[in-house]
Formats: sequence, structure tokens, C-alpha cells
Amino acid sequence: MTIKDIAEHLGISHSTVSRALSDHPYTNEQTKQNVRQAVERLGYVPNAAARSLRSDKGSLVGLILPQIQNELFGMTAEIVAHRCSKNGFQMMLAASEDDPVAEYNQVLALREARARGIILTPTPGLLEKTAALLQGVPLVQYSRHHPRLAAPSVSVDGERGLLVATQHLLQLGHRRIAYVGMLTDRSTGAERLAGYMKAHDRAGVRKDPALRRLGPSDPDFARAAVGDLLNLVDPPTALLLGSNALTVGALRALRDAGLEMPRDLSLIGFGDPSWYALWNPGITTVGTPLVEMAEAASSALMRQLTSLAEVPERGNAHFSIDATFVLRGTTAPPHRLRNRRSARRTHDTRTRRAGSGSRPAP
Amino acid sequence: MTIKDIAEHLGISHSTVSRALSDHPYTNEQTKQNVRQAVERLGYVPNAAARSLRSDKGSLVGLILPQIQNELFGMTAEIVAHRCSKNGFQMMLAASEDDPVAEYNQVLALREARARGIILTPTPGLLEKTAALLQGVPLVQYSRHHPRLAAPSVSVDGERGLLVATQHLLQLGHRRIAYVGMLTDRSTGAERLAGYMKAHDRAGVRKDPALRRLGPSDPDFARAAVGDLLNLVDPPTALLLGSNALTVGALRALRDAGLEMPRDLSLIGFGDPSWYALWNPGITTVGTPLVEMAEAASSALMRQLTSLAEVPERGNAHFSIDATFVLRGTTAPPHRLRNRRSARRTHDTRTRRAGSGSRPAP
DNA sequence: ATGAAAGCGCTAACAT
DNA sequence: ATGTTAGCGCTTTCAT
Repeated sequence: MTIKDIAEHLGISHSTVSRALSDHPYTNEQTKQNVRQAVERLGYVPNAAARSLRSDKGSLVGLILPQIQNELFGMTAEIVAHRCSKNGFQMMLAASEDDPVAEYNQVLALREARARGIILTPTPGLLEKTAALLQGVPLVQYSRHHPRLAAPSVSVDGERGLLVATQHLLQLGHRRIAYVGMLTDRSTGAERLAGYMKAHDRAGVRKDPALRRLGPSDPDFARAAVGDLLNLVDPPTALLLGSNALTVGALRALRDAGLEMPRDLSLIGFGDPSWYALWNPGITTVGTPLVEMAEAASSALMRQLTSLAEVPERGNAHFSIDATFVLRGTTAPPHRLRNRRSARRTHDTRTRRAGSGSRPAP
Repeated sequence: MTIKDIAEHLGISHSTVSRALSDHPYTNEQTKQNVRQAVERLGYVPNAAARSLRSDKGSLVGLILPQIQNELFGMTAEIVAHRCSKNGFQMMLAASEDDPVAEYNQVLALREARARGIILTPTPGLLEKTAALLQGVPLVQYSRHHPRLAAPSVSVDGERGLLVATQHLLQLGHRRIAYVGMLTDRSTGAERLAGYMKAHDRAGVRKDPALRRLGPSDPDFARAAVGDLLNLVDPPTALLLGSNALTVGALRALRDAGLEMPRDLSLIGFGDPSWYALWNPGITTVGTPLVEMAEAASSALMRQLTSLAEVPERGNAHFSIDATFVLRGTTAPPHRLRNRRSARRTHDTRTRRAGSGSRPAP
């Protein structure tokens, strides 16, 4: 079923059909009716390929995320999709699974489909040819940023987030605070670790390297690392996690060890999936404001796409969204300092902002 | 940058370039080298629209899910995407948010892009024109099925799942078992309720309509419904949930009421996100075997796409995947029957199959 | 207000 | 082995 079939069926020319369908001003109203009716009856569906070939009116926007089975990225995808369709774009989602080759293929597919713009969470090992492919395409880096990519980025301020979280523990009296986080090849891993370190430096507290465990953002890694930390001669009194997945693993290790929080150990998680609040006691955490981040990324891309300038400014505008420190029930003064049981908190859902950072224009 | 530019640059014809790029057998090896080099240097990226216009070799497959911010559908998307790319297809994901109009637009976009096949979780209010648009397209219904769609479906056997769960509670001695589930306009809602009912009938236990609350699959609905149930003159001793979202809401209501499980109330959730097992005590639940379901749906679609038959059989093959009954710590005999504390279970991760159902060929 | 015709970038006969 | 040519379905001048 093509535009020509419709034309033939109606005994008119195919260009008239095209005009009728695109609501061209100088077209007979009656003809429009006839065409619309025929389209309906014959079940004609326009061919997007032909259209975008002729007039470069493609409306595809690509979103490449490391994984989507995770509440964080799932929600991101939903929000970005929403924002795209509200602006007349069609979003295409792909999962790179942190594999640079898969990432390359996805970027290639998007470029072949002449995507108008891309939002990408770059893998640490981003291929050189991928970066080349991305040249000149409206791009926004999401959640992570790669040095090779000269494009604006939107990410959570992990340094401040972990700084505030660590300070909270230090203030409670903890001196042996463990950190299980991601490797520093990811920008996020490096930043979060830096926050943890900085808090110690500022407070003049000695940092024990044995208390830092860096690895992949995988529950199993955290489970092993935490199990290991608990067996130390001088074990930590508090534990900080560097990602959502790592928090899950830590929780598992703690359950295996039969430890109770915050009695035996204080814990601050990362991310804030809905079940953290449901946990008993609620999990104190460094939350990532998903909605704000996704909105900011969408805005940043839309700004590039609708930019009046011929060459949209792809400057290194890095938007840093503040993390949210959510104080719940898994933190308390270390065992040896708690002499009054009454000091223990229960379900506290107070929330406060962890410092102030730059914010993108709405 | 087009194929013509490359040809001009090399002083050859554009068809030679095309052949070189597609590795045509009768092509000079040297020419191939030259072309590949020029492509690299000039940064040529093929135009997917032009290609699919000429030779209907589109490789797009659509996946339309109600929401993706949920672990269930997120994982599904990931698995389907994986299976697609392994078979040379490119997956495009869209979220309908259970809005029939959004659903229509997504199906239309997919049809316009000449998608080769679609996997869809139909909304209950599927539009007639959406069904018309889906005519003749390789289609698989996922997780839910709509009577208007004559296409194979893959879904979890919610009836058996809830039957087994209810029987478990009845065997423990519960006689007042509440069920908070989805409305019966969704096929899943109707089936799960049916399982709950059937278990009562088989055991000859009276069903109290006041103990059944049906509504949207929304945590807030469940929270209110459960709060209400607990205030009954003769409150339930056990609670069954009909979806993941509803389970979250129920947990919230129970926490608000300060109730402890399974001491004050037995609970069986639905779905099995990773944190159910981490909960203290572990949440007994009717699990949905995501991986199996997603694999089955992918297979069902791939079978249609690679079918040798001219007209692929779009018969009503409904694949029903068995639910998994996961026995953990939130179920116990009702209060009045438990006279020995020792009967209480802790973290039990034993798993068993809830009956046997048909299974698609691998 | 409508028809005729050109051309978007590519592939695939058909020539050479 | 390579060049020439004809479309794929559509939009968009340019005539009429």
C-alpha cells in the first residue's frame, strides 16, 4: 500500500494525495476527505524511510544506557521517552551492558538511522571509532562522562554526596569507616572515592587503605568485599557503598553474617530505589535525584536540537546535580561510644540536600 | 557524505562502491581496500532509510511495555534486546504507560518504520484502530493478552500461581485470607483472582467478598486497601497480593500499622525482585520467571520472522509459563493455631514449581 | 487546485 | 570487474 495505490484508486495523481495528507493549504477540502477515507479503507501506512530520505525530517533520538533492569536507568528511560515524545521525537533505547563493542554497534545503528541526537552513558573503555562516529552529532553524556567526548554531561555530584555521607559518620564518632565502591576508571567511581577521602582529610582522620575496596559495580563483588572487611582484625564500625548494586551485595553479606544495623554496624547505601525506605530499619542512603537528572539531560539535548545556531555549542557544560542525603535508620554512633540506648533512631524519613551544585537552566 | 561522494573521490562509479561495501563476490580486492579506506577517511555512514527503501531489509523489532521503571519489564527489555541483536535485529523499546492512545502512536511509529515484528503487552483498553494496524504483522503478546489480538502470547500462569499460594495458606490453617489484586479487565487480573477463588472452592472454604479488593496495580491503592482490611471487625489472618506494585503498597501499610510478619499476619507477595530475598524475614512470593518468559517471547517472534512459510501461522498459541512459588519467611500458621513458637521458619530459600504448564519449544 | 517530473541514497538488474 | 540505469515511496518544485 503506497501513496500511488491511493492515487490510482481515486483516479488522481500521487502528489495530490501527498498534499492532502500533509494538509497542504491549497488543497480542495473534498479531495482531502476522499483521500483520508481511502487511506482508512485501504489501510495505508506511510513509509518513514521514504519520507526521511526525501526530506530530512527524521525524529529519532537515541538513548544508550549500561543496563535497564535497574530501577535507576529504567526510570530514566521512561522520563526521557516522555520528554522526547512531548517534543515530537521518537526515542530509541539500547543497553550497552558496559561493553564498548556493543556500544559502538548501537551508536552506529543510530547514526545509520540518522538519529537527530543521542543521550549516552559512555562505557569506560569507549572505542576511538565510537568517539569519531559521535563527532558532530548532538550529544549529552548521562550519569558518567568520558574525557574523549566533547559534549555536555549531566551527572550526580558523587563527590559531595559521599563527602556529606562520610562527614555524617565521622560526626557520629566513627573512625574506622569502610568504603566499597567502583573502580576509578569510571568517572563516577573516581568522584565518589574522592568524596570519601576528602571528608577524612578535612576532619584530620587517618585513612586506612585496608578499609577501601574497589571493584566492579556488582553485588557479588560487594558481598565478598564486605565479608572480608568483617573478618579484619580491627573491623570497621561503619560502611559506605559506592553504588546501588554494591549496596545490595553488602546487605546480603551482612545478612549472611547475622549482623544487625545499626547495632553492629552503621551503613549508608547508594541510590534510593523504593524499597530502601521499606526496609526495617529504613536504609540511610546517598540518593540520586533521577527525575531531575533525566529532565536535565532531556533539556540539554532538546536545547541542542532546537538550537537556532547552525553549529550548536557543544561546549563542555557539565551539569552536576546534587545528591540527596536521606537519613533513615541504619546509622548510629559506633558501639563503643553508644552508652545510651535512647539515642537509637527508628524510621526517620527526613531528607536534606547534600550541598549546592550547579544546576542546568530549566 | 554519500556513496556517490566516495565514488567521485575515488574516480569510480557509485555502484562499485556499493558492491565493495556489501562484499560482493565479483569485486576487485584492491578496489575493496580503496573503498574501505576512503569510507574511513571521509567518515561515511550508510543511510538506513535509503537502504531499507530499496531492499526491504529493515531489521527493526519493536517492544512495547506498559512501564520500564519496574525490574520485571526492565529485565525483559534487556533480554529481548539481547536476543534480537543476536539474530541480527535491532530492538526499539517504547513504554505505553497503559495509555491506549500512547500505545496506538507507538504501534503506528513502528509500522511507519516498517518494523519486522512486534512484542506487545496490550493495554486493557486497546483501540480498535490499533488492532487494525497490527493486522498481518508478526506479533507476540507478552505478559497479558487481549481478546481482539489474534497472535500468540507468552504469560505467566497466574491462576496456578495463586492457586498454589492460596492452598499453602489454607494448609497452614488460614481461613480468612485476603486478596488485593488487579481489576479483571486485564487478563492477568482475572486469572490471578480465579486462582485464589478456585483454591477456596476446592478446599470447601467460604469466600468472604469483603476480603477481596481489586483496583489499579498501584502501591497507593494497595496501601489503602490493606489499611482498610486491617480495620475490619474480623480481620484477615493472611494476605495475598496480585502484583509487584501492590506488594510494595501492602508492605508499606503493614509497616505503618506496626505489624510484624509472620507473627501478626502471613503474607505472600507477587513477583520476585531481588530485594524480596533480602528482606528480613524473606518474603514468600509467587515469582514470575522473567528470563524464561522473555526468552519464550523472543523465540516466538523469531520463529515467525524466520518462518519459511509465506504466511506465518499466527495461531492462538498461548504459552503459559509456570509461576514459581518461593517459600521464605512471611508465612506461618494463623495466630490462634500457633501454640508452639518452634514452628516459625526463618530464611528459607527453597523453591518449587507451581504445577506444570505448556512450554514453548526452545 | 492539480498533474508532471525530479530527486533523496541506495541496491540490483543489465550492460560492457 | 566495473559502469549505466532504473527504480524503492515520498516531498517538492514547476507548470498548468
